[in-house]
Amino acid sequence: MKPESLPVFYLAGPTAVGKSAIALALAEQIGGEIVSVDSMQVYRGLDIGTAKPTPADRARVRHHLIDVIDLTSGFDASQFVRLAAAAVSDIQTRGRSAIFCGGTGLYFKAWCEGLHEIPPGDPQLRAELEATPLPVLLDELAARDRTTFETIDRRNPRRVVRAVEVIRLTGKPLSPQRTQRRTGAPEDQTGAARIVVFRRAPDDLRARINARVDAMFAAGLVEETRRLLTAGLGENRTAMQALGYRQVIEHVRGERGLAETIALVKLKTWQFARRQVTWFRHQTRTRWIDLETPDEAMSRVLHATGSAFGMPGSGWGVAGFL
RNA sequence: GGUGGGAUACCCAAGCGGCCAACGGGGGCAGACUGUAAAUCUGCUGGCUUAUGCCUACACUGGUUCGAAUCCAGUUCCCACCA
Repeated sequence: MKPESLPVFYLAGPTAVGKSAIALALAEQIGGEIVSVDSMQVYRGLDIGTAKPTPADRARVRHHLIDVIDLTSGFDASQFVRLAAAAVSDIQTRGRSAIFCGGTGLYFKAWCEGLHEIPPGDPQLRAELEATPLPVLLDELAARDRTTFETIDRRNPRRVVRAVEVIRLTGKPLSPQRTQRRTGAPEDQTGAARIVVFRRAPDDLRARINARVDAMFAAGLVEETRRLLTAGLGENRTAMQALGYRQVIEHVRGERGLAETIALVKLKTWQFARRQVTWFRHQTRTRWIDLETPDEAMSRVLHATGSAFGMPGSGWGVAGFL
């Protein structure tokens, strides 16, 4: 089979639905490799709190985009797209299928729909803009790019900062730059990407999240965080906001007790899972698969998917075969 | 047993005669999102044939008043101190 015709799979869903286990099983059955779509697993060192695949898992199936950058570096959707493109061609050269699996909606979208030709964030400029009062930034935006000013979420500092940042960096208004698509996003051309999103009943998902968080603390999340803090975690804008680490940092500083922190992490993780579902529900083309409470449901899904993979031309998602 | 403080919507908490279905925060629900996204931001959150309307509501009972979550009396429960 020609590399380009090898199927690519997209598996998504909220944290702790069980997507990784399915991706792993799928990869083994079809001889595929996994491309992690996770904004935090890219960081070296963020292991326990990101539920990173274990060394054993990684020995079973080759994983990409995990541990690719240092704790002291920044990361963004554009870098994800670039690295994912390299990973996919690498995988296909080997005659294998790429299985994208993760929960970062923006990265899925950036990959499937492409990004615009605009410059990356500039740490120094960004710091300056973030220190500027929002009304001042809005004035500048209104003066230099009326269209963006009118369409942007003016109450969200992040959006405003980025818009002004691009305008200053390029010396041009942002709106025209946002009309052109970046080429090179593989799915941009085909438009065929259809993301399979796994979901579970709320009570079920919540129980799984709670169990996972308990397991993380039992596995030494607090110790890992302490270690990472001496390695620069506190200085990393992105990694420091990771669920679990963020709350544990506060705990380590003495702001909160352990039991309370564990409960908080469970809650924040649950809220995050809800946001993920909202994102996939509205922002991407998706097929949904329910994973019910009993374990039999999972194996049923596995069997149903597994039996289809021998089929030629098996396509752009798992769901089509269920 | 005595004295003082307190009981407000799912939780915390403001209000202390009308502008109160009741500030604020949390939680919940819904939503936005194109280079920080496990981030950031928004709306709604007593009930009702969704209305410048009605009903039910601020521990309970009764009272004062044109009018009470707000004042008075009694009751119950909580907390603190004294015995």
